[in-house]
Amino acid sequence: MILDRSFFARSVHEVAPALVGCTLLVDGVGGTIVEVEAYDAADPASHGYRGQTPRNRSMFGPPGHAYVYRSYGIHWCLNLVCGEEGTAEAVLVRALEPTQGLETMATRRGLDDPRLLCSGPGRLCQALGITAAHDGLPLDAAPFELREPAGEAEIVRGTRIGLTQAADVPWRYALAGSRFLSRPVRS
DNA sequence: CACAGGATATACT
DNA sequence: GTATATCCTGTGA
Repeated sequence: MILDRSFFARSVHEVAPALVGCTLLVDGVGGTIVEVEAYDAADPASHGYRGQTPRNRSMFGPPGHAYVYRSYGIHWCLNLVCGEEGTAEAVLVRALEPTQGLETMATRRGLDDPRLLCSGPGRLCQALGITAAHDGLPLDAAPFELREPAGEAEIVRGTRIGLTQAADVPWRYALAGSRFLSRPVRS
């Protein structure tokens, strides 16, 4: 089942756990989502918290689209816009278990250890070739491909990574027991 | 484990 | 204008 806009047109706190276990591909390269974080409009750690800027414009656009931003001046990070248009809710995709296009990802990343290909938001963008060119693109059309998992995924909740604001809310969701997380889950 | 690397935004002078 | 913080990663101690 392909995830369409209606999947994302609800609270980010429903969408985030539902995304764990889904398959994410860009031009046929990618894998299973094993780690995400939720950000909503009332969240001081969210880019949308202080209103719209040129950088976070697509976070305020319609759900079911990508919001790609540059982090620490170096890395790209991929977010999936949720909620209703203008609510500025999004899921940060933090880690994948690589399953398709391993060779392409290894070339882009300059290494071939599968555990280091997509275990972190900046890493997975480099492995999938995600850049500002993907900002604002719909997730239900090429080059993106997003599919629901075959079975039920067992999910663990924890606190988010790298924050000083709202560091205590458990809005990080991960696939239980996955070896491909960016960091162990802390609750 | 420490720290450089350096875009974007905000909060000051 | 300058300073500080940030949804991070690679490298070298």
